[in-house]
Amino acid sequence: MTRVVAVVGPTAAGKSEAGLRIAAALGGEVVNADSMQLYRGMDIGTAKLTLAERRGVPHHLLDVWDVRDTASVAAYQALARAAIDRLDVAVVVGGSGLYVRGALDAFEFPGTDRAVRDRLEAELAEAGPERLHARLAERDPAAAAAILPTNGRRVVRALEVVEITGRPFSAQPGMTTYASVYDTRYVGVAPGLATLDERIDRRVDVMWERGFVDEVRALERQGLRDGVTASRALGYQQVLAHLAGDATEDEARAETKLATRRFARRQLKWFRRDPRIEWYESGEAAVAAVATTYRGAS
RNA sequence: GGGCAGGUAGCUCAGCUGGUACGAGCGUCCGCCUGAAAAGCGGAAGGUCGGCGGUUCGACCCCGCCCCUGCCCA
Repeated sequence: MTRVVAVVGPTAAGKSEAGLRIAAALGGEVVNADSMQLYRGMDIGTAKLTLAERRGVPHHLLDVWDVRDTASVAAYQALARAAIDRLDVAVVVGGSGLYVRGALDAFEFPGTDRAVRDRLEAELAEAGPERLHARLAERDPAAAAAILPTNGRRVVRALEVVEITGRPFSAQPGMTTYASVYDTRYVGVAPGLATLDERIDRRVDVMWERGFVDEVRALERQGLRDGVTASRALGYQQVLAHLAGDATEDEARAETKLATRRFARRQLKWFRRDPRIEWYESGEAAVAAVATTYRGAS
């Protein structure tokens, strides 16, 4: 079985560099678990390591989706498992909590049906979430109880699953069951909030220096605005608004910093609940801990 | 020196010519999350309403003085 080291944590904590060094130390390869780095062309804004920065360590699952594609955890799960299974040591690096779990944990995603989904989404847009929630309450009371009536998106998905599987959405194993399908070690990188906020601000400024606005402009020509997922990515969303004349460039930059801080806190909350994660204040500390342990072990 | 506008939650502001601050957005903190997850949804904590004095049974909203900010005139 593949041995896995998962490097998780909030954005701008230093995961990519840490993952790279861990992979180098263990003779493994990196598998991306960042939902936005899966998009081709979204480089500067996602702080994707350049080829040179990867220093010869192979990286998998970067640049696999077109910006017009809608992201999908289930699709990612299949790709990730295939990539991991081919390796002896996989270093799974990313801050997309659900993606990490999809890749490594015993998650099974019920299918999806474009027609059903489209119909439900049309109904949501037209009638609002309450009506759909009421219907969910009849077909799957447990799911309805767990999903707030105002959360249209989740209500739609629950109804979709009930419709196409004929079984309740709530029959899924709980999110609180933590069991990896691999021999996995979970390493979290999380500097203190003050430090993290500084790193975020700096990262956003560097993005701008590197030509982020031009990157978004180029992607806009490639259909970024039509991408349901990619167009909402941090930074990209704000710059698109600026390019549309809804904000100044400075406002877009400031808003990107703010939104990124917000996101980092949400990531922290997500990962905090996972009892398997060993936390480190910095990427260096995480690298040191992992390298030492494995050197001693082998 | 004079005139005008304004000083209400950490920030930006709303607030029936007076009756317990009804606040909103943002931030902060906390929570949820199984095919959009850098997305989506929810909860909580924050205010001596610039200061002092007065009018009134009662003032954030009325009066006086003072302080601060911005603009205009000198």
